[in-house]
Amino acid sequence: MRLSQLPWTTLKETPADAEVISHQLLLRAGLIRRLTGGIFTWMPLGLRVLRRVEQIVREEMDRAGALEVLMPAVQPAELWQETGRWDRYGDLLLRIRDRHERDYCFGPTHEEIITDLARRELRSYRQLPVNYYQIQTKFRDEIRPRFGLMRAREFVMKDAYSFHIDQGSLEQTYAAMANAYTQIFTRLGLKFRTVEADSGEIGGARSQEFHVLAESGEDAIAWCDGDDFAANVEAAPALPPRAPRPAPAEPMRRVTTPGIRSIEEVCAALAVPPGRCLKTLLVDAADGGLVALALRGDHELNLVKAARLPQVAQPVTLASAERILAATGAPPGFAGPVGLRIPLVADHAAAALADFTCGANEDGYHLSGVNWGRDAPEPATADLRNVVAGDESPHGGGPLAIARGIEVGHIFQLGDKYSQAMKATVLDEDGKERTLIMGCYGIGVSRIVAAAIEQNHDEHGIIWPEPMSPFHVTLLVLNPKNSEPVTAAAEALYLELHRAGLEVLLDDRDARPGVKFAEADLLGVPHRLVLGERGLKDGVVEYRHRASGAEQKVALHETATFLRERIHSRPS
RNA sequence: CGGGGUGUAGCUCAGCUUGGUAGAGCGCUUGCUUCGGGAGCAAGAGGUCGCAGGUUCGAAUCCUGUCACCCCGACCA
Repeated sequence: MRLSQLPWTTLKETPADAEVISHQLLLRAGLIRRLTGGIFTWMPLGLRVLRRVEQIVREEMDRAGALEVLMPAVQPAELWQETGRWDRYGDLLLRIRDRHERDYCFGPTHEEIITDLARRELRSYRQLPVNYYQIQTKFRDEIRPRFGLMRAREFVMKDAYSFHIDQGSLEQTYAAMANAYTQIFTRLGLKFRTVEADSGEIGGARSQEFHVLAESGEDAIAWCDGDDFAANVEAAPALPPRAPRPAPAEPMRRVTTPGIRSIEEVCAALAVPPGRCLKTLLVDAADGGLVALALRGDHELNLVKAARLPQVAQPVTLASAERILAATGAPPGFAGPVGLRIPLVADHAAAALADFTCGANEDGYHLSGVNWGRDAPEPATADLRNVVAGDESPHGGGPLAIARGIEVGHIFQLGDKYSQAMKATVLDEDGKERTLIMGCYGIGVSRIVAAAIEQNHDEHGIIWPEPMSPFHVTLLVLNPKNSEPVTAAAEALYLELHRAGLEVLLDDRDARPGVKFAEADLLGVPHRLVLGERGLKDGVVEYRHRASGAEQKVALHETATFLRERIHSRPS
C-alpha cells in the first residue's frame, strides 16, 4: 500500500477524551475514529489489524472443528422472552421497534438465536456434537462506555456455541476450545494467562477466562508459581488462616471516635493497623432484613462470594443509611458485632482475629480489645473476601501473586440452561427426547486490538506484535522528490518485497523525513526500512526493529531474504 | 441512575469573573527557502461560540431550559 494514495491523518496531540493509552494511540495513529459514545469507525489501516486478528481466530476455530455461520444482528423479542432474558437483561439490551410496532433488540450475544437454530436444525444425536461460531458485531448499551475499544458499546466478537448429547461430549469440546484459545493468543503474540472464572450471569458449570496481561487491566487475576493455580480474583478461594486464633489478651474498651467512619480514619485515630480492625458491612438479606458481613479491615468483600450466601439478597446490595441506623442504632461507619441484633457472617480471616477494633453500634464510638466468644458470639464463617498477594494458593504450591489482566476470551460449560428454556432437544439412540447440552465460547476481537496496544507500546507509539501488525514492513523513502534514483530504487524494492509475499507500507509521500519517522513509530509496524540518498550510494537500505530499536544496513538485493528470515507471520 | 465537569476552527485550548465587531498553537491551502527524527518565513481558507428561549441598545460572556460529551461513584461503613 502506498501512503501517497491514502488520506491518513495522525494527531500530534492527544485527544482530550481518551484516557487509556490504547485509545489515545488508536486515535492518534488514525486507526479508528469515534462516531459517538462507545461507537467507532475502523479506518483503513486499523481495519487491517482487526482483519488479521479475525483471520487467526477463524483459522484456529476451523482447525478445532467449529463451523462458521453468520447470525442476524437484529433479533426478535420473542426469543428473548422465551428465556426470560428480555426482562432480566436490563438496560444493557438495546431495544428496537419496527414499523409494525414489533420489538427487537440489537444482539448483545446470541444464545437465544443459536438455540433456536439448533432446535430447528438438530434432530438426532447422530448430528452431534456440533460447534457453530461467528465473527460479528455486537451491541451492549454499557452504563458507561469508556477506554475506547476496551469497553465500547458496539464491538466485534467471535462467539461460538456447541451442542452435545451429554456432559462428557461437552467436556471434550470445551477442552478443545480451551486449547484453540491458547493457540489463538499464542499466535497473536500476546502475553496472556488462562484463569478459572466465575460463570456469572450466563450461568453454567465450569468457565475459564483468557486475560491479556497489562497494568491497565480492569480485572485482577491471582496465580501461583509453585502450582497450576490461576483464577480471576472474583473466583479465587481464600483459605482459612492456618494458625489458631490467639487467646484474648486485652480487655474490651470503648473509645470515642467522633465523626470517624472509614477503616483508614479509625486506624489513624487509634494507631492500629487495618489488619487488627474488623469491618462490618451491612447488606440486604434474603428475608427482607439485614445481614452483617464481617471482614478484616485490610480485606475487601468479594461480591461473587457474598452472593453465594443463602442469607443474602440478590443482587448483593449495601444497606441504606436509614436501615443501618434502624438495625444497629448508629449511622454507617459504627457497626460492629458486639450486641448486634442481626445475623452476622464473618470471613475466615476476620473470625481468626483477637483483640480487634470495631464499631460500637453507637454514634461516635468504637470498641478495642474485642474478642469473639467473649464479647460477641462466635460467628458463622465463610469465605467472603478477595484474595490478596501473599495468600496461600488453594493448590498448596505457595504464595499467590496478583496481576492485572484484560479479559479477551471466556469459555463456559452452559449445560441445559438455554436448551431447556427453549426446548431444544434431539432423539437419542433409544429414540427418546434428550435436552441438548451446550457450551459457549467468546473472544473479544476488537478488544484484543486495544489489549495488544496496552501491552505493547512505548513513548513513541504502538509496537504491534508481528502477527497483528497492519503490515509486515514499512518502507520509508526519504525525499523522493529530490532524487530520481532513490525513487526508482524504492519502487523496485517495493515490488520485489511484494513479490516475496510481504505486505509493505510504502511511505512515498512528499513529506519531511522527521514526519515519516515519527509517524512510522506511531503506527508501530515492527520492521522498518529506510531508503535515502545516503544509503543508496552504498547500495543499502537501513533496517530498524521497532521493538528493540536495533538497526543495521542491508544490501538492497538481500533485503527480501533478510526480512523473510525475520518475519515469521507471513500469510500462508 | 446519583454527583461533578466541559461544550469556542479538523485537533489541543485561551477569551466568559467585569456584556461592546471571535483568538493562539498544531493541522489544512499557496509560494519561497529547507530537507536523516513531527522545519522556517510569508500569504490564505476555515467558527450559526452545542441547541432553543430569555434579559439587554448590544450576549461566546448573564439567566432558564435542553442536548451531547467527559470524569467520579455501584465496598463509605
